[in-house]
Amino acid sequence: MARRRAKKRDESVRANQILTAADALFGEQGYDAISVRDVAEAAGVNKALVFYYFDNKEALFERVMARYYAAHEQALRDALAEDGTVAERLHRLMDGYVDFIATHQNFPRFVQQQVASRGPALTLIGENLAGLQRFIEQALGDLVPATGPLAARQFFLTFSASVINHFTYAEALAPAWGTDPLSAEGIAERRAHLHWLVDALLAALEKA
Amino acid sequence: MARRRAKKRDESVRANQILTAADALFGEQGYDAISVRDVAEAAGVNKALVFYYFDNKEALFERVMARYYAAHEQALRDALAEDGTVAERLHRLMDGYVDFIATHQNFPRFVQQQVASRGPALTLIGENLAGLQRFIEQALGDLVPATGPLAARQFFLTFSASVINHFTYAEALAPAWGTDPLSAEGIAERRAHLHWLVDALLAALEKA
DNA sequence: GTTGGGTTTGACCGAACGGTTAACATATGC
DNA sequence: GCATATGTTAACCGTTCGGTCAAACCCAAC
Repeated sequence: MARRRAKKRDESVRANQILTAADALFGEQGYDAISVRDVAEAAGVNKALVFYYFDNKEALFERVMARYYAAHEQALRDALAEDGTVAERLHRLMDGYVDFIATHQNFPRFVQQQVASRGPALTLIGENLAGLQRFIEQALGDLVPATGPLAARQFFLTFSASVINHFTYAEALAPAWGTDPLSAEGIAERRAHLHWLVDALLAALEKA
Repeated sequence: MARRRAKKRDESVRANQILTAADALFGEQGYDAISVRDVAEAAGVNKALVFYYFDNKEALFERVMARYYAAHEQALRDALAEDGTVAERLHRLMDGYVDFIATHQNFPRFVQQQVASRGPALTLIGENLAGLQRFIEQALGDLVPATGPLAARQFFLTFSASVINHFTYAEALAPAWGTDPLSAEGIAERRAHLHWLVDALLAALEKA
């Protein structure tokens, strides 16, 4: 009974209203550009209620991020669950990453915001990236050396950047491209490019 | 004489003190996280003087960005001036881009900040990216189709992301990597990876 | 029908924000 | 040496910020 009440506070309708509003606003304009008043107003809730459910603005933001990390890790784990050839595993990994980001487009925005402005979530992001890197290292196996320009970490950076920036730079690129990079066709084209990229790099690796 | 005085205001020692301080602070913590007071204090100048030399905070930021764009365009133009094989041209372009960003590390931070938070400089950045894309299209020539997953714009995004994110994510990656990505060795390793990347992709393109 | 605990609110707080102003300093031209 | 334009300052302005608080509200349990 006591436990049920304690849980209630976390899962309450209000708390989720606030989290959803905060997610949308922070994602759109950035943490610093959004006030707690903005969040409360968008959530249709009194400002004091935000502080009733969350310790402060920063804790609210961390809770917004936390929702993504659980889903993020699960998505990647699923993508690498079954085995197969290196190419198959990497294709699945890229697909899983694209899918995850495509359905959670605010997530990479948060990451870039934090990284570019040295936000408080930077260490958390670092740990998350390290985990992601381990997936790539695992998938590449002993196909690449431990250090140097062909090290797994270099491929990780190239791959993750190629996925993430498609979404984060989409709005800036849209005018130059004819089509919208975030449309279904735009994402499909990018996905096909990423698959080709993986195959091309694997071919080059095997030749050496 | 009148012109000399008008120019003086732009090139004054004070104005440059303020611009340099604003550059460092905005780059470190982001536009919204820095107050005009912070800038004035770091520049060793009275806050009102900032408004004497610049219309407002946003205009100050735009002037900080403007200093980069001139240098940026020149650096790329130089990198593509001489001709040669496609591989040579792309290597030079990558080197030029890496060099420019390595010596102006705040620049990609500004870009990511603006892009991730839909800042006012977004359209300016879009035009800049479009120009950069044209360089890649020019270098790739008729090696790639006009549309689809192997279109020049896809390669542009992959290349630029692979360069930019090395610098913007360096701080988050440093713990997972043994070395510091921003050290001379770290940058050299990335540069070597990028060269290998270009060669691998060109080899795959020519095979098709 | 009243008590009591979780929930919600409006009113309030000090601090910091971007920006202004009027006075003061300094150099320049005559 | 005086007038004039430029450079610099401290003090101040209204507004918004993150955060607090006591009172009101709601509703289930007795």
